[in-house]
Amino acid sequence: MSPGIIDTVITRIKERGGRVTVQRLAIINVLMRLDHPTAEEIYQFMQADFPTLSFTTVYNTLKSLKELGVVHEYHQDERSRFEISEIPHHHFQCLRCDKLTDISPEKISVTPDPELESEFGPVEAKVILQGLCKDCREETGDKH
Amino acid sequence: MSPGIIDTVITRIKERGGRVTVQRLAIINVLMRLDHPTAEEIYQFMQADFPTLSFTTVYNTLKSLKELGVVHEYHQDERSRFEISEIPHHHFQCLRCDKLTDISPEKISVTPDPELESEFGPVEAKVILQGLCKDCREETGDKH
DNA sequence: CTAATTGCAAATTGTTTGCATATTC
DNA sequence: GAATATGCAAACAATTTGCAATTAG
Repeated sequence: MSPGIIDTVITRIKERGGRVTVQRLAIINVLMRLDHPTAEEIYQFMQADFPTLSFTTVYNTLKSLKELGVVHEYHQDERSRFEISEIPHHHFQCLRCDKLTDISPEKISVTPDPELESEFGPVEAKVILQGLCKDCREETGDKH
Repeated sequence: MSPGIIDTVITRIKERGGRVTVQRLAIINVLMRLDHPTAEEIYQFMQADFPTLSFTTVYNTLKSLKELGVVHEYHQDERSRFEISEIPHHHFQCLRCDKLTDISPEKISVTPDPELESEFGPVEAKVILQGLCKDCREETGDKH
C-alpha cells in the first residue's frame, strides 16, 4: 500500500544494526493496516497468516521497534497501543469507546504562551481532542 | 489548605449517594498535597497517618472517586496517576523523568479547524507539552 | 438497621525475562 | 559462524475481585 514506509523502516532497522526478520516486517505491515492496535490485536490479526508467531515475539518486537524509533507506544487507556512513528500528529479520542483517530498537525493550531518556553525549554505539543466519535454519537444520541 | 475543594468533593459524593468515609477524605487530602501521585505513592504517603489503610482500599477508593467524578486518572506512563478533577487544564510532561506539571488553560491557545467539530462534534482539547523539565535539563545539559 | 465500604488473600491482566533453538547477516 | 531474534514457560508488576467484618447514614 505505502511502499515508502516499509523502505524507511527497513533502512532504519539496518542503520541501527537491527535485523530485518519476517516477524518484524509482518508486524510493520499490520501496523500499517490496523488503527492504533494493542499488542493483543496485532497478535490476533496475525494468527491467520503466522500461526506460529508467539505473543512474546509481538511484545519483544514492538519493544525493539520502539527502541529503533520505528514505532510509538501510547498508554492512553489500560492497554498499550502502537503506531508507526512518522511525523508527529494529534489525536481524537472517543470518551465512550476509547478509539483513537489521527489528526494531522495543520488541523489544530496550538500556541503556547512564550513564558512556557522559558520555563520548559523547547517543547512539542500533542493535542488530544476528546469527545464522542460518530458511531458513539449515533448510538447514544447524546449531543453533549 | 483549600477548604473549598474538600467541600465540593463531599457535596458531590453525597449527591451521588456515596459515603463520606475517613479513608476517602484522607485520600482527597493527599491528592491535594501530592502532585499527580500513583496509587503506590498515595499509599506510602498515608502509611504514617493511617497505618491500617490497605493498598486495596487505595485502589478501590480511587476507582470509586473516579466514578463519582471526583478524581481523574491518567495512563501516561506505565502506572496510573491521579489528580482531583477540577477545571480542565493542560500538562507538561518531561520526556526523561515522566513528571507531569499542570498548565492552566489560558496559557495555551488551541484552535481546532472548524471541520473537526463537524466530524467529531463538540470536543475538549487537552494539550500535552513534551520536553525536558528544569531538573532534567540541568542534569543532561541537553538543549534539544 | 442495612446497604455501602473496608481490607485481607487470592485471582487476573498486561507485560517482561531466562534460556534453548532458529535465523539473519 | 557469530550475534541477534524467536518462542516457550515461568516470572512479574499493577490492578481487581470474592467475601467476611466494619461502619456511615
